[in-house]
Amino acid sequence: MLTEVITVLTDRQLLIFQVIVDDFIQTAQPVGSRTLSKKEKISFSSATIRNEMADLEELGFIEKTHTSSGRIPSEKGYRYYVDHLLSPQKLNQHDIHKVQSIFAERIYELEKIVQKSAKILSELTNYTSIVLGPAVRDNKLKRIQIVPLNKETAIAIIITDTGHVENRMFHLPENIDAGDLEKVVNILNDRLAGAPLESLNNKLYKEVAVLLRHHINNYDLMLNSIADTIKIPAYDKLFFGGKTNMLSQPEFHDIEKVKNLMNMIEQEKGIYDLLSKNKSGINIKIGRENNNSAMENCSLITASYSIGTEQLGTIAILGPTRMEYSRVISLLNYISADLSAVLSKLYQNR
Amino acid sequence: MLTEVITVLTDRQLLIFQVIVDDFIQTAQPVGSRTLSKKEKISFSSATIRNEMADLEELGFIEKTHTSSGRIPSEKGYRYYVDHLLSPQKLNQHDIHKVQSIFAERIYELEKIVQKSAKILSELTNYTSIVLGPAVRDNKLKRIQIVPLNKETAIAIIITDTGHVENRMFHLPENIDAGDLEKVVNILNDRLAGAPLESLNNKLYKEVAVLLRHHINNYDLMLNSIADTIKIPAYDKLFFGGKTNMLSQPEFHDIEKVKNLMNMIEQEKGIYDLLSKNKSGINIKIGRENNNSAMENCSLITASYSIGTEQLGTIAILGPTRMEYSRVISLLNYISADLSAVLSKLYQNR
DNA sequence: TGTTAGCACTCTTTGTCCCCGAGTGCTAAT
DNA sequence: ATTAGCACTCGGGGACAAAGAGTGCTAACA
Repeated sequence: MLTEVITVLTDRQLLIFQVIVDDFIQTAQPVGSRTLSKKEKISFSSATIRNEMADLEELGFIEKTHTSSGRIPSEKGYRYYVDHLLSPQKLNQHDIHKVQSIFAERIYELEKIVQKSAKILSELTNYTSIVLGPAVRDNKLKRIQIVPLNKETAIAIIITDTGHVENRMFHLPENIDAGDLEKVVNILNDRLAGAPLESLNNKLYKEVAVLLRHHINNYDLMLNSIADTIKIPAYDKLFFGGKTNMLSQPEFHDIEKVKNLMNMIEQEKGIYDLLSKNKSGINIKIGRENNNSAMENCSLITASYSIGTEQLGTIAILGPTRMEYSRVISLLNYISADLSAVLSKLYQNR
Repeated sequence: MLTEVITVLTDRQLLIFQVIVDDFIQTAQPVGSRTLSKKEKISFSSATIRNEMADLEELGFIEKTHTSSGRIPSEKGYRYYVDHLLSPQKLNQHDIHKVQSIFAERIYELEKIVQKSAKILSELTNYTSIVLGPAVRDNKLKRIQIVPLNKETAIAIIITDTGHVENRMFHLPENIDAGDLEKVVNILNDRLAGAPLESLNNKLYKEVAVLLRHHINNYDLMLNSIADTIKIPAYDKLFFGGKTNMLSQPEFHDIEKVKNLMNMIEQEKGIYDLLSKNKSGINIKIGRENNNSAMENCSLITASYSIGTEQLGTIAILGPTRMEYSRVISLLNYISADLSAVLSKLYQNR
């Protein structure tokens, strides 16, 4: 495919195309031949440009909004731009400074760092940022605690090796006393500590059930309560920054579009689907490539952050298809590397 | 003030005013004399109505959008309508059914119930619902746990008598061993269990500090970490339902207004201010009564929920000033009563 | 004296026409 | 191969008119 495209596009077409995309990304206005001919980089007449543009349109890289309008990049055009024409951009001092500020304070909680990353990222880009929090799925159990609140209810608390805490209330079987409960907790910790959360449910029924039976009555009801508590959250947590930034983009002057997009963002399920199926490194999905009608005029750029080779979560920018791809990619690369570094340091010896 | 108004408005003016408000709430269109004269309840001619409307306008209850338009209620008008003309509306079977569904499953977690209430409320009204979660400020400490994650960090967990769990990571002093940590935890629980969260900080430094000194070295660093962990969250948690519902209201076809409102909602601080300064029972703030520029065209109706006489939190509806006050008030009353009942039952013996 | 029919007036909305500007495609000249 | 030139297209904005909804006021009526 790459060779095919290269044989088809001349250098001049490439140049014109690039200038069109760059200009449109900046101004959000269709770009005409006269505007182009005035650019510094371009030394030929508007008529020549018109000819070239007609060819570029025929190839599907640019479109008109109406018969006699200037051109705008098509989705295929953006795809080509992103794949072949993107020159990595250096971050300026101000950007670097702001990113560093995420890690300035000594913070121990992963969630706080992640939340702050989302905030900074949206402030720097004026787009919406989304961070998929660290997966707890393959965390290992550090400790289970059960704290009775009164005769009927107790609260179960799970702590993982990364310091993630989950808790849930449950109903206590009747006639269970503090001693019984302590026994249960001891058994649970003996048997389950160190095991990945994923395997807990299985182990609980296969290994722990037998032991519990020997020590307490009504163990089955109790067991179910605990199993329910232990269940891993279906989705990892999402963090957002600049949810309303999209409202400032000219392509979202139409309330209907805003409603669609906002609804998807609020429901989180859709966002989760968009984010979770990405490979490591930078991923770019343009417009309909996202397979989501609410994303019609949007692009999503994702990057993963990790500890060593273990992918922890995803950090993403949601913007209009007319997005500053180069800048956003640089930023994501930079932040995800920093994030990975800091987290690795924090959890090297977990 | 009440007497003043009663002497000024005739029965007929009252009737006309009420019909204007009711009609405008339904249609969002200015109401003219011809439209009014056709209403069943109204038996006099459009000319008479025009005269009365001129008086009502002079009194400040209604306004024109331009010289020859129909009338819409003014903020003062809504205030009068809400204070004097509201007839409590009975909920229909469908509404009651949906509200009941909040409590259908046996749920133990307060947060889940509250979250679900917000969701149902927004679905029933098509406005935005906001629930200020139960205040943890005056919860009492049930238990403190400290779980070391590795040599350097540990996680402190606080459980309150209502089952609320807070946790925070902190840095361990060097050379502290498991035995020391256990001693610390025992001292903390001995001294602090049962105390209101508010008083913990004080007690920690006044009573516990002395004890810690006898048992472990480096107690001061440890103490600060714990104090930091114990700190009560500045704001109680907010839950939302139907954040995007406002986008469907005709008064929010203007992107600028949407942006203002959404920004305020996202920042939470503003919302918190709006909600927290309300008395128990139903409160209604109309438009500029909210003292918040983003709320220009919005009204906020709040209700409190409680256990016994102790006010726990606030449940609210944010809608356009042109809101179905009667219906919303009935719903809020109904839900807040149910919520109070269920929570009282759940925490009667905490 | 309170009510109402009637009328002149106002203002918004909608549609039409027209013109301007920006841009295109094509042709012919360079 | 490039470009100047020209006819053509389309969207946007202003001017204008007509329609519709509503008002205020006056004069007549019960």
